[in-house]
This record gives sequence, C-alpha cells and structure tokens, in this order.
Amino acid sequence: MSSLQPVRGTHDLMFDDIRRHRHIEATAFEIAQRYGYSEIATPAFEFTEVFARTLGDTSDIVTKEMYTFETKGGESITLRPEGTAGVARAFITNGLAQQTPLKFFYRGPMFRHERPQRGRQRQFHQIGAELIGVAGPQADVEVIVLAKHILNALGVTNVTLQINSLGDAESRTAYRDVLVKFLSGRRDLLSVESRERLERNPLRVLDSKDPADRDAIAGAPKFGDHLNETSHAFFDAVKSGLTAHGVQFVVNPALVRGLDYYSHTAFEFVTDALGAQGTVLAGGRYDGLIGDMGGPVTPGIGWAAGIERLAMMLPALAPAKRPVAVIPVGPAEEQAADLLAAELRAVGFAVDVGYGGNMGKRMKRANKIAAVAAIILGEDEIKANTAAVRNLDSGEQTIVPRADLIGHLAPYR
RNA sequence: GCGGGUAUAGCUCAGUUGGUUAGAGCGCUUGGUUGUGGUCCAAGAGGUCGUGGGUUCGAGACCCACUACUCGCCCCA
Repeated sequence: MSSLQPVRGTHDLMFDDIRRHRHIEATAFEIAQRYGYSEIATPAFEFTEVFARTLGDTSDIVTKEMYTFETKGGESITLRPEGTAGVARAFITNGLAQQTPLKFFYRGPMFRHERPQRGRQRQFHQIGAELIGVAGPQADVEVIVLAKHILNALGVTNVTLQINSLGDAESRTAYRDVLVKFLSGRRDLLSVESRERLERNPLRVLDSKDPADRDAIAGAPKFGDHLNETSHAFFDAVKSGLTAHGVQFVVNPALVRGLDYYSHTAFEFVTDALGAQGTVLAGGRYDGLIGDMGGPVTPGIGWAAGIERLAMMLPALAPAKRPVAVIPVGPAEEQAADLLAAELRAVGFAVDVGYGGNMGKRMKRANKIAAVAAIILGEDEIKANTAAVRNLDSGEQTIVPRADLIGHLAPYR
C-alpha cells in the first residue's frame, strides 16, 4: 500500500461510484423541477457565525464536528456541515424576501469532523430542497411528497417515513419545562450521557437507546399532550395531507431533530439496511431560522439526503453508454481511422480509437471497454471505400460502403 | 471523543506450534494468431508482509505504539 493516503474520512469517487452520485443528483433535480424548484449553489464555506448561530451552541455539530479555520485576515470560516444555513444566508444577503415563495434545490459536499463509519464520511455529499416563505401545512406535505417521489424514482423503497411535531415555539417551551421537571426528579436513574442531554438538549433524552434510560423515561409526559391548539391543528393537517397523497408514515414521538431551528414538522426516512446510519433523508420546518439570522421573519421547510447513503441502497446501475471502436489494421490507416472517429463523434456517437498497438491489441481493448461494435479499416476497405463493421456481441461482421456507414451504425448510437 | 475487530501481489484471500527461495484465484503483460476481441493453451511481471520499535540464533506469525479501514456507542445525511 502506498504511503500517500487520502485525508481520513475522504474518498476518491470514480467509475461506478461517481455514476451513482450523478444519477442520484440528476434524478432528484429532474423531479424537483416538476415541483418548481430551481438550483442554488452556495459556497462550500461560510463565516463561522453562519453555522454557529443557526445550528445552536449546544448541538454536537457546532461543539465538535465543524471544520473551522482562521483566514490570513483573522476571520473565522467553516466548511459547511449542512446546507440549510447557507441557503438561508443567501436568502438574506440577496434580498429575496420579496420573491417568496421560493423553492431551492442544492447538491454538493458537506464536511463534518466525525469518526468515519460505513455511510458516514468526513467529506460527504447531500442533495437537499428548501421551500421558503410558505407558513401553511400544505408546504410540509408537498416537501415530503417530493422526497418520497424522489426516493421512489431512485428505486429506494425499503424505507419508512417517521414524522413528529415539535410544535411551535410556545408549545416547545412549555413542554420542555414539564419534561425537565420530570427528568430532574429521576436524574439518578439516567445514564451519564442523558444527564448531559438534560442540561443541553433535554428533548434528546427521549431518543436514548440506553435500556436504563428507556425505563426511566417510560412514564414521561408526552409531547403530543402539550401541543397548543395551533400546533395540534397544524400537525393534523400534515398527517391528513400525507394520507390523502397515499404516503404512509408512522408517528414517532421520540423523533427529535438535533438542530435548534426546527419547529412543527420533523421527519426522517429511515432504513435498517445501513447499520447504525439508518437515516437516509431527513428534514423539518424551520420557521425561526431566517429571523434568528437577522433577516425578515420568514417560514421555511426543507430536507437533505445523504448521497453516499442513497448510493448504497440503489438497485443495480443501468449500464453506461457503450462506445463503438474504430480500428485501423495498420499504421497506414491510422489517420483515416482518426478522421472517421471525428466524423462519427460529430453526429453523436461515442467513439474509442485505442492508441497504438497492432490490430489484435486494439480488438482486445475494444472488448475490454465493452464496445458494441468495431469498425475496421484496412488497406482493402480504404481502397474500396468501405468499412468492416463487426458486432462485438454476436461476432457478425459485414462490409459496409462508407456512404451507408452512419445509417448502418444507427442501432449503436 | 469511547469500545471491539482487521491490515500479506492491482483485487479477493491462504500461509501449520516462530524456521531457510512468501503462495493461490482473478486481473495485468507477452506469445500461440504480422487483418480480428470475447473462449482456450503456454510463459512472464508484480510483495521493504500497513508504519515504527521490541522479544528471539531466527518474526508475515509473538509484544508495544502509531496510521488506516471496519463494526458498535455518541451524533447525524
């Protein structure tokens, strides 16, 4: 093994891996366009405050997972750990408040300094969608329907949609107080981690996998019982909307987003096919975000999906386009072969001309790159103004007049 | 950040209680075929055994550290 290693948690994407990525991005964007989304590409890094303020000082992402650097000018910048904050910042800096509702699709690398695992890299890639400026639950429904549509189109079907409501700010504050009171009374029963959560992000305790914690929270007050009238109606509208669209879901009261700016709807498409990294696509409503960042108070909802995780769940990839190979028999025909290749490329064929070697070598190469056909040019063919076309699957070979060549090759285009 | 497992050819892996020139399959190169690939046959190239240290007459094998990968925890896409 070479001593030249890539940075931990980063990978080279090539061959089928990158084809999977591109297929996911292209499929997702094509479908998102049907829903009125246009693409946005924000910078891969931002001033650190963009993430530090919006993600909340207590989230793990901010406290230990950000790639943060100081510039020569002494400013702190951070490689983006997620996409929503950058889109929200772009919304504000470009003064887009006048143009709502806005629908943005994005794709690109994200960076988190975590311990790498299967389905978790330090540089990974996401696709995401944000719908900004619509306060009503029909936006939540549409965004989730879009997500489901994309997953279906990709052939990712063994996923379950979980949803929950985090309520509006008023409901969440009220519930948090009740929950903290309850958990504080049972502090001794909680795991060390959950005692920390109790300080930092008490809702997260509900999500613990620790068996002792599960017992301790068994009788905890339910979030659903503490939603105010508005929040309740909102959640009901989302659920009935999804049902009307035929989108199946399960309500998971323990579903709590790690990022502080979420409110009302939170959702995740999960699978058990990916070990510990079961979340494939997740999102929620962030009505407080843009206002908190100093922009005009504007509701929003969106989601992001991990391309690497989707790629692992994709069914077999459609085969790549197969080229035709133009093969000169000897050096005397090389230029004629190059010119024929140019002619074919000009009208849309994918053409490989090998490089050097005798005819046998070039035939081997044509076979190795899965060419559909070989077009053989030798002294005889040049003299007769023809080409020999060999179907590399059947082995059938025919002499074709140059004038008929493109027509004859039509099935291989 | 915490705990477990793994690291031998380009790839997938063998390698006995520590013993002399470290193997296989696939892939690659060349030839059988100087106008024909995919099949077949033959030959060949390719390894400081992840890195560094230690034990030993002797280490691919045993010990320690580091690095990477991997599984789980935490958290997340």
